[in-house]
Amino acid sequence: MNKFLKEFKDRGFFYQCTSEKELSSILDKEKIKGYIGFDCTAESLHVGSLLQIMCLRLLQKNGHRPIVLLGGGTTRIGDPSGKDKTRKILIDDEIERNIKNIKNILKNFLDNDDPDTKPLFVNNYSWLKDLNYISFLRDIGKHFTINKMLTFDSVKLRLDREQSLSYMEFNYMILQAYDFLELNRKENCVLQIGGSDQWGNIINGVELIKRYSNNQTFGLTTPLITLASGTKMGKTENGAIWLDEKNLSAYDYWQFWRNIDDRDVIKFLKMFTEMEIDEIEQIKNKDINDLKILLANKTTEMLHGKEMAKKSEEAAKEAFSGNSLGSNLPKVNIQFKKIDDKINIIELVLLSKLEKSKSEIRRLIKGNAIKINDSIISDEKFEISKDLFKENYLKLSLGKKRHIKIELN
RNA sequence: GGAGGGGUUCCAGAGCGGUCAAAUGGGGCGGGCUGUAAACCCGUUGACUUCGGUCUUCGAAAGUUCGAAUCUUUCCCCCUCCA
Repeated sequence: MNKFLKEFKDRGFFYQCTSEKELSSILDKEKIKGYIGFDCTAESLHVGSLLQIMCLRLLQKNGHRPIVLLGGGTTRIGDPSGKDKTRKILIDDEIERNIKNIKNILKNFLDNDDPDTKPLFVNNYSWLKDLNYISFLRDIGKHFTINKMLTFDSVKLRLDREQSLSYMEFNYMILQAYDFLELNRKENCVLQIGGSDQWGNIINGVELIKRYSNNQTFGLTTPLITLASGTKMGKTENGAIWLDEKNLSAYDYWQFWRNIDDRDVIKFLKMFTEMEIDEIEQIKNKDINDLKILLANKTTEMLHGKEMAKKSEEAAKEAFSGNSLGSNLPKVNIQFKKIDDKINIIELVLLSKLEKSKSEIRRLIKGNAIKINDSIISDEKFEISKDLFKENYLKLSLGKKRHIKIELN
């Protein structure tokens, strides 16, 4: 089997493939271009997209060239796959801004220097925006049958669940198929990779290209990653695990990986780090907590760099192992004058931005969840005076996992 | 356009004139146990509070009533069937 494909499988990226044997032999013979499309509904990407990013990196590693398709056009339509409801329609400015951000995030993950493998960024709005309806229907639309389209999960699920599906969204799959055709024509792109929910959209593209120009192309899908606990990767209740510093600090990113379910650790080491498979196999019986730290370090390094990973690890050590102040903890500055002589505990937590509801803070106090310098605060009227700040610092903890350092200046 | 069914707190889903800030389940949060895991147990889950209460919520607006998520009217949205 082809080297790329083998590693793709060994790492657990593989779910489904069209004509695997042919793909394997083509990958052996030549360097190809493969593309992944990214939705631009949000201003950033979260870990839910990380597997796709790892696919792009794997392409690069094997000398192939990734094409990153930013769905500036299709985002204006909205992919019905896996969605219960029609998405809200974004305004153009928002989409443009999202595209810019997402592009930067992806650049951060990919090698942009090697001229043979550096990613090619395209925006499908550039070809979708000027499509002529009549000629599109005649050239492209004739290759699709409604009968078949109705059988695709993205459509079927909606109909079965008695949720409305607009004609606009119904066209999404055709547009995505057309994207592939366009990339095949212009860039000789022969492979599309996507999550398993994209399977229908992808084979539509493969088939369209076959009918339209008789070229053979390939589709490859990755499994939907669920956590062992059964929830979908990427979203937690206190927000998504974003892939940029602005939306999620390196420390919190590190914490996310540190807190992965035991059962997922080895799987994620294979998927989300670039450690050799053999190496992972060798260490897999080591202490589970050490492995989690390893996972957190490797993943954080890739996104935020070695230094930030190290700092996060140290901060975690300090936060969880005891009473040191934790010089690497996330820091919040508070103006000297805000705290005249003393400040109420609730006000302090409010200023820290860790919680924004006073009722919630009161509840936390009642539940013994709030600590100052590691001692529990049980009175909501507690006043913090300046002498609780040691060398201008004070450690504030909410529950077991949220710790910050408050600096007075 | 016609007939019917619906819109309830993060989600699902009860309530159908007062005892409703709204059952129950899920999720979240906090505590306990542990290993910053899982499982389990307990608490909590609109906002503000001088902890007595106060204020804002049941698609939107207006009305009936001492009193409305619950009744009436209009409007908006969704679903099913017919055209």
